[in-house]
Amino acid sequence: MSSALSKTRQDHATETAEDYVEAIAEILKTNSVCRCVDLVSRFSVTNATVNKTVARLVRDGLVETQPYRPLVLTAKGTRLAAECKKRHELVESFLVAMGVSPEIATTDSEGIEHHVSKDTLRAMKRILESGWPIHQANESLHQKPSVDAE
Amino acid sequence: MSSALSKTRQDHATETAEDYVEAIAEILKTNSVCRCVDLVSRFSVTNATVNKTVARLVRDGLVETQPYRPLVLTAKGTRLAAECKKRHELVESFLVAMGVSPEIATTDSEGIEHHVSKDTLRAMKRILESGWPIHQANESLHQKPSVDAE
DNA sequence: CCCAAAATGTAGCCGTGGCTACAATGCAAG
DNA sequence: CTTGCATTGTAGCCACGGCTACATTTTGGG
Repeated sequence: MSSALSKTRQDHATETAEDYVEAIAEILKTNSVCRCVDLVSRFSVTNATVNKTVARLVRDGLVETQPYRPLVLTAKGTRLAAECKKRHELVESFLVAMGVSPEIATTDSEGIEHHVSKDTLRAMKRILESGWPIHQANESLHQKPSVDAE
Repeated sequence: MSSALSKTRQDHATETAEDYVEAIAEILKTNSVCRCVDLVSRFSVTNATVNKTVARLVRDGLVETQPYRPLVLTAKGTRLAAECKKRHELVESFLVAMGVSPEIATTDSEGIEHHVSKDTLRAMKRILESGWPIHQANESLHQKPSVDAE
Protein backbone atom coordinates (compact mmCIF):
# COMPACT_ATOMS: atom_id res chain seq x y z
CA MET A 1 0.00 0.00 0.00
CA SER A 2 2.97 2.25 0.51
CA SER A 3 4.58 1.88 -2.89
CA ALA A 4 1.41 2.43 -4.88
CA LEU A 5 1.73 6.18 -4.69
CA SER A 6 5.17 6.20 -6.26
CA LYS A 7 3.64 4.76 -9.40
CA THR A 8 1.25 7.67 -9.52
CA ARG A 9 4.17 10.03 -9.09
CA GLN A 10 6.16 8.64 -11.97
CA ASP A 11 3.10 8.86 -14.19
CA HIS A 12 3.40 12.62 -13.93
CA ALA A 13 6.70 12.52 -15.73
CA THR A 14 5.12 11.14 -18.89
CA GLU A 15 1.79 12.94 -18.72
CA THR A 16 2.93 16.09 -20.42
CA ALA A 17 4.76 14.16 -23.10
CA GLU A 18 1.64 12.10 -23.76
CA ASP A 19 -0.60 15.14 -23.91
CA TYR A 20 1.76 16.84 -26.33
CA VAL A 21 2.27 13.98 -28.77
CA GLU A 22 -1.46 13.27 -28.74
CA ALA A 23 -2.17 16.91 -29.54
CA ILE A 24 0.54 17.08 -32.18
CA ALA A 25 -0.79 13.99 -33.93
CA GLU A 26 -4.29 15.39 -33.88
CA ILE A 27 -3.17 18.76 -35.25
CA LEU A 28 -1.11 17.03 -37.92
CA LYS A 29 -4.16 15.10 -39.03
CA THR A 30 -6.25 18.22 -39.59
CA ASN A 31 -3.62 20.86 -40.42
CA SER A 32 -1.01 18.71 -42.16
CA VAL A 33 1.62 20.61 -40.21
CA CYS A 34 1.94 21.35 -36.50
CA ARG A 35 3.62 24.49 -35.29
CA CYS A 36 4.39 25.67 -31.79
CA VAL A 37 1.68 28.26 -32.05
CA ASP A 38 -0.90 25.51 -32.39
CA LEU A 39 0.23 23.99 -29.12
CA VAL A 40 0.25 27.39 -27.48
CA SER A 41 -3.45 27.81 -28.18
CA ARG A 42 -4.26 24.18 -27.53
CA PHE A 43 -2.79 24.15 -24.03
CA SER A 44 -3.26 27.81 -23.20
CA VAL A 45 0.35 28.26 -22.20
CA THR A 46 3.01 30.65 -23.46
CA ASN A 47 5.29 29.91 -26.35
CA ALA A 48 8.22 29.77 -23.95
CA THR A 49 6.60 26.88 -22.13
CA VAL A 50 5.82 25.08 -25.38
CA ASN A 51 9.37 25.60 -26.55
CA LYS A 52 10.87 24.16 -23.42
CA THR A 53 8.48 21.21 -23.39
CA VAL A 54 9.14 20.45 -27.05
CA ALA A 55 12.85 20.48 -26.24
CA ARG A 56 12.19 17.70 -23.75
CA LEU A 57 10.20 15.76 -26.34
CA VAL A 58 13.12 16.07 -28.75
CA ARG A 59 15.48 14.96 -26.00
CA ASP A 60 13.27 11.92 -25.40
CA GLY A 61 13.12 11.01 -29.07
CA LEU A 62 9.43 11.73 -29.59
CA VAL A 63 9.71 14.79 -31.82
CA GLU A 64 12.18 16.17 -34.36
CA THR A 65 12.62 19.83 -35.22
CA GLN A 66 14.78 22.26 -37.07
CA PRO A 67 14.88 25.85 -35.81
CA TYR A 68 11.85 27.91 -36.82
CA ARG A 69 10.32 24.87 -38.53
CA PRO A 70 7.15 22.92 -37.80
CA LEU A 71 7.22 19.91 -35.50
CA VAL A 72 7.59 16.37 -36.76
CA LEU A 73 6.70 13.27 -34.78
CA THR A 74 9.22 10.45 -34.76
CA ALA A 75 8.07 6.87 -35.19
CA LYS A 76 8.23 6.53 -31.42
CA GLY A 77 6.19 9.69 -30.99
CA THR A 78 3.61 8.55 -33.50
CA ARG A 79 3.28 5.22 -31.76
CA LEU A 80 2.83 6.86 -28.37
CA ALA A 81 0.28 9.28 -29.79
CA ALA A 82 -1.79 6.49 -31.29
CA GLU A 83 -1.71 4.57 -28.05
CA CYS A 84 -2.78 7.60 -26.05
CA LYS A 85 -5.55 8.46 -28.46
CA LYS A 86 -6.98 4.97 -28.27
CA ARG A 87 -6.82 5.00 -24.50
CA HIS A 88 -8.27 8.48 -24.31
CA GLU A 89 -11.20 7.63 -26.55
CA LEU A 90 -11.90 4.46 -24.65
CA VAL A 91 -11.98 6.25 -21.30
CA GLU A 92 -14.13 9.03 -22.73
CA SER A 93 -16.72 6.75 -24.26
CA PHE A 94 -16.79 4.68 -21.11
CA LEU A 95 -17.62 7.78 -19.11
CA VAL A 96 -20.37 8.67 -21.57
CA ALA A 97 -21.73 5.14 -21.35
CA MET A 98 -21.77 5.58 -17.56
CA GLY A 99 -24.20 8.42 -18.09
CA VAL A 100 -21.75 11.30 -17.69
CA SER A 101 -22.42 14.24 -19.98
CA PRO A 102 -20.15 14.47 -23.03
CA GLU A 103 -18.64 17.76 -21.82
CA ILE A 104 -17.74 16.40 -18.41
CA ALA A 105 -16.57 13.16 -20.00
CA THR A 106 -14.16 15.11 -22.17
CA THR A 107 -12.72 17.02 -19.24
CA ASP A 108 -12.51 14.08 -16.87
CA SER A 109 -11.05 11.70 -19.41
CA GLU A 110 -8.15 14.07 -19.96
CA GLY A 111 -7.28 13.88 -16.30
CA ILE A 112 -8.01 10.20 -15.88
CA GLU A 113 -6.45 8.71 -19.00
CA HIS A 114 -2.90 8.85 -17.71
CA HIS A 115 -3.70 6.86 -14.60
CA VAL A 116 -5.66 3.95 -15.99
CA SER A 117 -3.87 0.61 -16.11
CA LYS A 118 -4.18 -1.87 -18.94
CA ASP A 119 -6.31 -4.05 -16.69
CA THR A 120 -8.81 -1.29 -16.08
CA LEU A 121 -8.82 -0.40 -19.78
CA ARG A 122 -9.62 -4.01 -20.56
CA ALA A 123 -12.47 -3.92 -18.05
CA MET A 124 -13.85 -0.75 -19.68
CA LYS A 125 -13.65 -2.32 -23.12
CA ARG A 126 -15.32 -5.48 -21.91
CA ILE A 127 -18.16 -3.53 -20.31
CA LEU A 128 -18.70 -1.40 -23.41
CA GLU A 129 -18.87 -4.53 -25.52
CA SER A 130 -20.53 -7.04 -23.24
CA GLY A 131 -22.25 -4.94 -20.63
CA TRP A 132 -21.78 -4.53 -16.90
CA PRO A 133 -20.31 -7.72 -15.53
CA ILE A 134 -21.73 -8.90 -12.29
CA HIS A 135 -25.49 -8.81 -12.22
CA GLN A 136 -25.29 -11.19 -9.30
CA ALA A 137 -22.42 -9.54 -7.45
CA ASN A 138 -24.18 -6.22 -7.79
CA GLU A 139 -26.21 -7.04 -4.71
CA SER A 140 -23.22 -7.65 -2.47
CA LEU A 141 -21.82 -4.25 -3.29
CA HIS A 142 -24.46 -2.19 -1.63
CA GLN A 143 -23.03 -2.35 1.85
CA LYS A 144 -19.33 -2.31 1.00
CA PRO A 145 -18.13 1.20 1.76
CA SER A 146 -20.39 3.98 2.84
CA VAL A 147 -21.27 5.02 -0.66
CA ASP A 148 -22.88 8.29 0.28
CA ALA A 149 -21.00 10.93 -1.64
CA GLU A 150 -22.01 14.48 -0.85
CA MET B 1 -11.50 21.75 -25.95
CA SER B 2 -8.45 23.87 -25.38
CA SER B 3 -9.15 24.95 -21.84
CA ALA B 4 -9.91 21.49 -20.54
CA LEU B 5 -6.28 20.65 -20.06
CA SER B 6 -5.63 23.60 -17.82
CA LYS B 7 -8.08 22.15 -15.34
CA THR B 8 -6.05 18.97 -15.27
CA ARG B 9 -2.91 21.02 -14.64
CA GLN B 10 -4.31 22.89 -11.69
CA ASP B 11 -5.43 19.59 -10.20
CA HIS B 12 -1.79 18.73 -9.75
CA ALA B 13 -1.39 21.57 -7.29
CA THR B 14 -3.81 20.00 -4.84
CA GLU B 15 -3.01 16.35 -5.46
CA THR B 16 -0.10 16.16 -3.08
CA ALA B 17 -1.99 18.03 -0.40
CA GLU B 18 -4.92 15.65 -0.77
CA ASP B 19 -2.72 12.56 -0.64
CA TYR B 20 -1.01 13.87 2.48
CA VAL B 21 -4.07 14.83 4.49
CA GLU B 22 -5.74 11.58 3.53
CA ALA B 23 -2.69 9.65 4.72
CA ILE B 24 -2.38 11.70 7.89
CA ALA B 25 -6.02 11.13 8.78
CA GLU B 26 -5.66 7.42 8.20
CA ILE B 27 -2.50 7.20 10.29
CA LEU B 28 -4.13 9.24 13.03
CA LYS B 29 -7.02 6.78 13.12
CA THR B 30 -4.78 3.78 13.69
CA ASN B 31 -1.77 5.27 15.50
CA SER B 32 -3.47 8.11 17.39
CA VAL B 33 -0.53 10.30 16.38
CA CYS B 34 1.05 10.98 13.02
CA ARG B 35 4.72 11.77 12.72
CA CYS B 36 6.80 12.71 9.73
CA VAL B 37 8.42 9.33 9.80
CA ASP B 38 5.06 7.71 9.12
CA LEU B 39 4.66 9.77 5.97
CA VAL B 40 8.22 9.00 4.95
CA SER B 41 7.45 5.28 4.89
CA ARG B 42 3.96 5.76 3.48
CA PHE B 43 5.10 7.72 0.45
CA SER B 44 8.59 6.27 0.16
CA VAL B 45 10.22 9.67 0.03
CA THR B 46 12.90 11.23 2.22
CA ASN B 47 12.20 13.13 5.40
CA ALA B 48 13.39 16.30 3.70
CA THR B 49 10.65 15.97 1.13
CA VAL B 50 8.04 15.27 3.79
CA ASN B 51 9.22 18.24 5.78
CA LYS B 52 8.98 20.61 2.87
CA THR B 53 5.57 19.29 1.84
CA VAL B 54 4.24 19.55 5.37
CA ALA B 55 5.46 23.15 5.44
CA ARG B 56 3.21 23.81 2.44
CA LEU B 57 0.31 22.11 4.19
CA VAL B 58 0.86 24.36 7.18
CA ARG B 59 1.06 27.38 4.90
CA ASP B 60 -2.25 26.32 3.33
CA GLY B 61 -3.96 25.87 6.68
CA LEU B 62 -4.40 22.12 6.49
CA VAL B 63 -1.94 21.06 9.19
CA GLU B 64 -0.52 22.53 12.38
CA THR B 65 2.82 21.67 13.92
CA GLN B 66 5.26 22.65 16.58
CA PRO B 67 8.92 21.85 15.98
CA TYR B 68 9.80 18.21 16.64
CA ARG B 69 6.16 17.44 17.42
CA PRO B 70 3.65 15.16 15.69
CA LEU B 71 1.37 16.52 13.01
CA VAL B 72 -2.13 17.77 13.73
CA LEU B 73 -4.84 18.21 11.13
CA THR B 74 -6.78 21.45 11.22
CA ALA B 75 -10.54 21.43 10.80
CA LYS B 76 -10.00 22.31 7.17
CA GLY B 77 -7.49 19.49 6.79
CA THR B 78 -9.82 17.02 8.46
CA ARG B 79 -12.65 18.03 6.19
CA LEU B 80 -10.50 17.66 3.09
CA ALA B 81 -9.24 14.28 4.28
CA ALA B 82 -12.75 12.98 4.81
CA GLU B 83 -13.83 14.19 1.42
CA CYS B 84 -10.84 12.54 -0.26
CA LYS B 85 -11.33 9.31 1.59
CA LYS B 86 -14.94 9.08 0.54
CA ARG B 87 -14.05 9.85 -3.04
CA HIS B 88 -11.15 7.42 -2.99
CA GLU B 89 -13.25 4.59 -1.60
CA LEU B 90 -16.00 5.23 -4.10
CA VAL B 91 -13.60 5.13 -7.05
CA GLU B 92 -11.90 2.02 -5.71
CA SER B 93 -15.09 0.07 -5.16
CA PHE B 94 -16.36 1.15 -8.54
CA LEU B 95 -13.24 -0.28 -10.15
CA VAL B 96 -13.70 -3.52 -8.25
CA ALA B 97 -17.32 -3.66 -9.33
CA MET B 98 -16.12 -3.21 -12.89
CA GLY B 99 -14.22 -6.46 -12.49
CA VAL B 100 -10.79 -5.01 -11.85
CA SER B 101 -8.71 -6.93 -9.33
CA PRO B 102 -8.54 -5.37 -5.85
CA GLU B 103 -4.78 -4.80 -6.15
CA ILE B 104 -5.07 -2.98 -9.46
CA ALA B 105 -8.13 -1.13 -8.19
CA THR B 106 -6.11 0.19 -5.26
CA THR B 107 -3.28 1.40 -7.46
CA ASP B 108 -5.45 2.89 -10.16
CA SER B 109 -7.83 4.60 -7.78
CA GLU B 110 -4.93 6.49 -6.24
CA GLY B 111 -4.08 7.94 -9.61
CA ILE B 112 -7.63 8.48 -10.76
CA GLU B 113 -9.29 9.91 -7.65
CA HIS B 114 -7.89 13.38 -8.10
CA HIS B 115 -9.30 13.77 -11.59
CA VAL B 116 -12.87 12.63 -11.14
CA SER B 117 -15.52 15.33 -11.17
CA LYS B 118 -18.55 15.36 -8.93
CA ASP B 119 -20.67 14.41 -11.91
CA THR B 120 -18.64 11.30 -12.59
CA LEU B 121 -18.64 10.43 -8.91
CA ARG B 122 -22.41 10.67 -8.91
CA ALA B 123 -22.54 8.38 -11.94
CA MET B 124 -20.33 5.85 -10.15
CA LYS B 125 -22.49 5.96 -7.06
CA ARG B 126 -25.63 5.58 -9.11
CA ILE B 127 -24.24 2.57 -10.94
CA LEU B 128 -23.09 0.91 -7.72
CA GLU B 129 -26.53 1.39 -6.24
CA SER B 130 -28.84 0.98 -9.21
CA GLY B 131 -26.76 -0.87 -11.77
CA TRP B 132 -25.43 0.04 -15.18
CA PRO B 133 -27.71 2.64 -16.71
CA ILE B 134 -28.62 2.16 -20.30
CA HIS B 135 -29.19 -1.47 -21.11
CA GLN B 136 -30.81 -0.34 -24.33
CA ALA B 137 -28.15 2.21 -25.32
CA ASN B 138 -25.50 -0.39 -24.72
CA GLU B 139 -26.07 -1.69 -28.23
CA SER B 140 -25.45 1.64 -29.92
CA LEU B 141 -22.06 1.93 -28.28
CA HIS B 142 -20.41 -0.89 -30.16
CA GLN B 143 -19.44 1.12 -33.22
CA LYS B 144 -18.62 4.43 -31.53
CA PRO B 145 -14.84 4.62 -31.41
CA SER B 146 -12.61 1.77 -32.49
CA VAL B 147 -12.69 0.09 -29.14
CA ASP B 148 -9.84 -2.29 -29.89
CA ALA B 149 -7.29 -1.63 -27.20
CA GLU B 150 -3.85 -3.07 -27.82
C1' DC C 1 12.17 44.43 -52.21
C1' DC C 2 11.55 45.81 -47.79
C1' DC C 3 9.51 46.06 -43.51
C1' DA C 4 6.25 44.96 -40.03
C1' DA C 5 3.95 41.32 -37.86
C1' DA C 6 3.85 36.67 -36.62
C1' DA C 7 6.36 32.85 -35.12
C1' DT C 8 10.09 30.96 -32.75
C1' DG C 9 14.02 30.95 -29.65
C1' DT C 10 16.51 32.37 -25.33
C1' DA C 11 17.38 34.13 -20.68
C1' DG C 12 16.05 34.24 -16.28
C1' DC C 13 12.68 33.93 -12.68
C1' DC C 14 9.27 31.11 -9.68
C1' DG C 15 6.89 27.09 -7.16
C1' DT C 16 6.52 22.12 -6.62
C1' DG C 17 8.40 17.96 -5.34
C1' DG C 18 12.27 15.11 -5.52
C1' DC C 19 17.24 14.25 -3.59
C1' DT C 20 21.82 14.30 -0.33
C1' DA C 21 24.27 15.95 3.44
C1' DC C 22 24.42 17.68 7.66
C1' DA C 23 22.64 20.07 12.05
C1' DA C 24 19.63 20.09 15.92
C1' DT C 25 16.42 18.01 18.96
C1' DG C 26 13.96 14.35 21.82
C1' DC C 27 13.95 10.22 24.09
C1' DA C 28 15.25 6.04 26.13
C1' DA C 29 18.71 2.80 27.90
C1' DG C 30 22.46 2.34 30.59
C1' DC D 1 22.41 12.01 34.02
C1' DT D 2 24.56 11.26 30.14
C1' DT D 3 24.93 9.56 25.76
C1' DG D 4 23.59 7.50 21.56
C1' DC D 5 20.01 6.82 18.26
C1' DA D 6 15.77 7.99 16.16
C1' DT D 7 13.44 11.84 14.59
C1' DT D 8 13.03 16.30 12.80
C1' DG D 9 14.80 20.46 10.65
C1' DT D 10 17.76 23.04 7.26
C1' DA D 11 20.71 24.04 3.30
C1' DG D 12 21.46 23.44 -1.22
C1' DC D 13 21.07 20.90 -5.38
C1' DC D 14 18.11 19.17 -9.52
C1' DA D 15 14.18 18.56 -13.17
C1' DC D 16 9.67 19.90 -14.60
C1' DG D 17 6.39 23.07 -16.06
C1' DG D 18 4.80 27.55 -15.54
C1' DC D 19 5.78 32.78 -16.45
C1' DT D 20 7.78 37.61 -18.51
C1' DA D 21 10.86 40.01 -21.29
C1' DC D 22 13.47 40.30 -25.07
C1' DA D 23 16.09 38.52 -29.35
C1' DT D 24 15.87 36.36 -33.69
C1' DT D 25 13.91 34.49 -37.85
C1' DT D 26 10.25 33.84 -41.29
C1' DT D 27 6.93 35.49 -44.03
C1' DG D 28 3.32 38.15 -46.12
C1' DG D 29 1.61 42.79 -47.75
C1' DG D 30 2.49 47.10 -49.57
